[in-house]
Amino acid sequence: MEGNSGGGGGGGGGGGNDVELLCKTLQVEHKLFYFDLKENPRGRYLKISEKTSATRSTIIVPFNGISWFLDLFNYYVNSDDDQQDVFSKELQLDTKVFYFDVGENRRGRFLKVSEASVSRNRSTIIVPAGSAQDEGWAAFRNILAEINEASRLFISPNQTSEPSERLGLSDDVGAGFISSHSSQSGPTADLSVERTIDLPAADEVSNLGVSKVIRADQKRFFFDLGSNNRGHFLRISEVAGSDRSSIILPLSGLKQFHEMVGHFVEISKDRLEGITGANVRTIDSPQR
DNA sequence: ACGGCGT
Repeated sequence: MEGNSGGGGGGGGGGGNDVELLCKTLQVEHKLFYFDLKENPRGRYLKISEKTSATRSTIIVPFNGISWFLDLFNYYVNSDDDQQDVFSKELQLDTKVFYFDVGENRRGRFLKVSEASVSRNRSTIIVPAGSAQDEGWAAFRNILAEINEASRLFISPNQTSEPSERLGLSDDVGAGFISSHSSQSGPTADLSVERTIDLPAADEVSNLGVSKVIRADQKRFFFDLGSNNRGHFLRISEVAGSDRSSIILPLSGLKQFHEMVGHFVEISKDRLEGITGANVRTIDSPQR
């Protein structure tokens, strides 16, 4: 197995064991913003860094504050370009306070986001509004929205306080996969989906705790979300007997993959109806 | 290409 590939993955990073769940970059004018959704034993957080040729500034957003950031950026995106009626905002998260202020100089309008905490010096990022339609803010908002959505896909091994709720998300994924091309109310009639939550030991950093398996004929297919220093992927492993082979699907291709499978489900409907239940076994046979 | 903030 790949074992502890996490050791060499991101090159460490001074933070310690923090795992990168999601990384995005956004360029606005000449600034580069890095969004890193990370996780450590204390929980998840979003690190937003502003990078210019000479300057680097970072704020740390607690995980439960991402949606608030999204709301606030929406507020400034939707505000009128006349800045008279745009207000400063404060957002308290845990022990931190974030200040949102709109300013303007000869370079244009900008949104200043400052993080004030008890222990650290204040840190600030400044987001240009952009040329028109507040496109810089809107792009920033869109990244936040993507992160907010994507973060719901991942089960945090360290945030299992409400496991049933987390598992419900897995149900959404499984049901949607089938139901988008089938009107059957019971998508698991032919293939039963079993959830396995095997919390990996510290050595398998890439496994984020999302794992499912289906069985067809004598084969089992394991679906695992993972990530490495090149991003996020879905690993689909086919296991038959003692043989195992995998494909690694970058999440950027997941939707196309879904559509492609749906296409073949559609054109194979006749055959599927003919063999329903014959070649497909459920993984959890009733014990009788 | 910028550079805003505040010490």
